[in-house]
Amino acid sequence: MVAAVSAQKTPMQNHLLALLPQEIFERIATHLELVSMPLGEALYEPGGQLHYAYFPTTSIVSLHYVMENGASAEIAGVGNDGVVGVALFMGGNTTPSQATVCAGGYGYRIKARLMMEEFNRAGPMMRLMLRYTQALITQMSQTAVCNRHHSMEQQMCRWLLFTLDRSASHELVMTQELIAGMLGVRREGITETAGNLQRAGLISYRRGHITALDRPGLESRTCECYSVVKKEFQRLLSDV
Amino acid sequence: MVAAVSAQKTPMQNHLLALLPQEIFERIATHLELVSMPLGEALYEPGGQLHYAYFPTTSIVSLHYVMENGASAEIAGVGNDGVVGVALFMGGNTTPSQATVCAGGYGYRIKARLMMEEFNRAGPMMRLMLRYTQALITQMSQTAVCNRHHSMEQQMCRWLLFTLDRSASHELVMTQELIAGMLGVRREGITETAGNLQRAGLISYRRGHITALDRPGLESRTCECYSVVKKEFQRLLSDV
DNA sequence: TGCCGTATGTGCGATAACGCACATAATTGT
DNA sequence: ACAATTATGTGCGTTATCGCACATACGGCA
Repeated sequence: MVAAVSAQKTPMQNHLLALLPQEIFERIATHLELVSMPLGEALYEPGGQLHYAYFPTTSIVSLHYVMENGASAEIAGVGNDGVVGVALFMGGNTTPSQATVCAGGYGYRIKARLMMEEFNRAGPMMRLMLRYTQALITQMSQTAVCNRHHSMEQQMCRWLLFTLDRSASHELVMTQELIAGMLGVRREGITETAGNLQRAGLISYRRGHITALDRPGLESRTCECYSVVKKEFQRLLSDV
Repeated sequence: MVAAVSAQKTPMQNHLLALLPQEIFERIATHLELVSMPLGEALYEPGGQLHYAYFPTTSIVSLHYVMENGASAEIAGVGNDGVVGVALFMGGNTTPSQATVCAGGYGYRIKARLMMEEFNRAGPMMRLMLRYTQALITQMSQTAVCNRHHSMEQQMCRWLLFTLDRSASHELVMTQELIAGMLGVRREGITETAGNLQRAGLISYRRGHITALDRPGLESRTCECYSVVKKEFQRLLSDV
């Protein structure tokens, strides 16, 4: 049984890898290493060199910035729809932000040098990575706008929806404390908002778990930011 | 006299163009068209196709998102240190955000097709544009973080400092209303904050003009976001 | 089964920024 | 010189979120 589950794991679970032309996918696949990505693992630290690019399959990674006073805020999330480490091929090879796993799971990684070799062919891999980076830019932009103008409830709904999109099930294994850290708000604020959403029948939760009961309801309570980003990902990253 | 000033205009005033190897600069220069970029001009609308890439010299451009309800927020600014229209070479050729001139001046533009031709050589131009895009990503990220955690005064100081950096003089031609729009806050809030900064001797202003009197003072009142972004621009975009 | 660390619930007062309604002052154009 | 327009100043009640101090309750593990 364990072996059977294990056999289901494939790099194709990552949408970006799945979009590569077969020839390139096969060339790359040899170098893709399946890795477990447990909750809390740091994929890179601020200012640290990137040794790998990561393609999450069942895990979700948060790109965030930690301030001098310890407060933090998420800049963007990356799941099976993306790749962690765009600074690798954009140049500079590091960023002031950091990447940590916020939902444990699996993913594939490839050595920085091998990734660069394929990128530098200036073919489909490069074009795909650049389009993804453009989608990431939209996500970051919308995070900035959302942080400025929208309520905590709207932001929490947005965050839940994105995280659910990157998740196989309707249940997220996630504490309120962690969500608060991502959104850069107080834990108590999340407790209150989650209570409201549960009373409204949109979610249900127990210690460390959140289950979505009514996705359309969540969508109606979030801001336009969710659909703006979602549509942009579809536009930029549908195969053609 | 007018002719003499006009003769001083050169694409080299844009730091990115100045970083290009001479051979490429010369190839490009033929296609660079000097354009006046008056306050308020829209370089592109959300969802609209990009027909040119713009390299500001004395103008400053704001990338911002306008929400359904009309509220807006700046995502990043671009001056003589950058280029407007990265979506051109990243793929997709449009964005949900828009670009408008927030400080009138001049710049050079190049037709999208010609820009792509040079980019697609996958040489120094491509590498420079990607490094710039990485710097832009840092700026956007930090905007998101700053919007979340920092006070209006910190944010206004940050904005003034960036704008001064992209400006030849210590005086900005700029209304408080415009600054409020950039930061996505109330105009009255800017009036109050500007009053505080003036009383503290850091700036002085009159109807439509702001003069910086004490840069170190402004730097001491802003948040870490200013220096994080500034250092990242230096790291990524100093010639080597 | 019971204990203990961790997660969640709740109730304050404090505060920064908001929304609105104006008053005043500086330019522009005639 | 004057009116019209645009920019800035000010006051005041409202609100969302914060910061802190706890109370409570779940659930893994001895």
